[in-house]
Amino acid sequence: MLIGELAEAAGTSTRALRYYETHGLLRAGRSANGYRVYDDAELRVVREIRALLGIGFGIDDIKPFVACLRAGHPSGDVCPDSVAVLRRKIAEVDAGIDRMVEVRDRLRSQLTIAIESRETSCSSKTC
Amino acid sequence: MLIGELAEAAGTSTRALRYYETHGLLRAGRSANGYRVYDDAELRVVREIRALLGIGFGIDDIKPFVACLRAGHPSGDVCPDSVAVLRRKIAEVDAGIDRMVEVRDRLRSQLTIAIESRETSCSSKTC
DNA sequence: GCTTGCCTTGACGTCGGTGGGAAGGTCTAG
DNA sequence: CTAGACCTTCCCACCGACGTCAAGGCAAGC
Repeated sequence: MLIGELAEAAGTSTRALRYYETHGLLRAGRSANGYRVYDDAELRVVREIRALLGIGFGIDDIKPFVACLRAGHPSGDVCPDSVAVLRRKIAEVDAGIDRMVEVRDRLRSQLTIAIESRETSCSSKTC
Repeated sequence: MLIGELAEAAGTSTRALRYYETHGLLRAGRSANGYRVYDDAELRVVREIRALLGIGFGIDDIKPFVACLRAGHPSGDVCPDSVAVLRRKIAEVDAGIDRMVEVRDRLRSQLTIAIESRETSCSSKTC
């Protein structure tokens, strides 16, 4: 499988695949003319990478999952390192949610105050 | 007031103040030697900018609030444009929260599955 | 041989809010 | 006179996951 074929099969770009390779996520052999040649199993790897990226994982977070797949496990989630990353990510997302809720509440109260002061101060003024 | 004084009073850097100016948020006169000279009212403006930046607003989002302050309102929130931005931001944050909650729940179920399959498949294997 | 379409590496642009530093002018105190 | 503490403009670096050329090699059909 060449890089263009893998890219299309995985629904991404050749640029992204080369990027993953330079960051140690993808592996490719080389044909006589220097083209990258991919094993069929790499399609799974690319799908795992993109799924995790889509959730908000960074490249380094994804490495344990890829390693887990390469170790022969049907899912990248089951290895201890992957589980550790999952736990950490859940905590991060929880913290992010807390921050955003706090911001939202602050914005809401600010909006309420703004509307109230408009009603009281603008009823007879140009506002 | 010179830029260093304003920076210290507002708890930020001169670098940031120049950045705000190039993006149309801050106004400064110039003294004979070319130094920026700030009106006392600019301190309020800088505080408004930094408060909104801290909440996650972008430079463009902040412009209506600054304009509102300059129009003489005691708060930057009360003008129609500011209120519109507030509403939009609240919606954005709400959407962000929804996405993160979804991600968190997906991660949680993935974690549960991973732990379960480890328990069943690793009890007698090297895992 | 020529075109078309793959592939290669390499390097720069993106977005936003700065940090850092260069190279230089200015003001004040000792 | 000089030191140092301001100020000025300008430009590079950063983070992350790529997009987008550029310049060129290789394969296949006509």
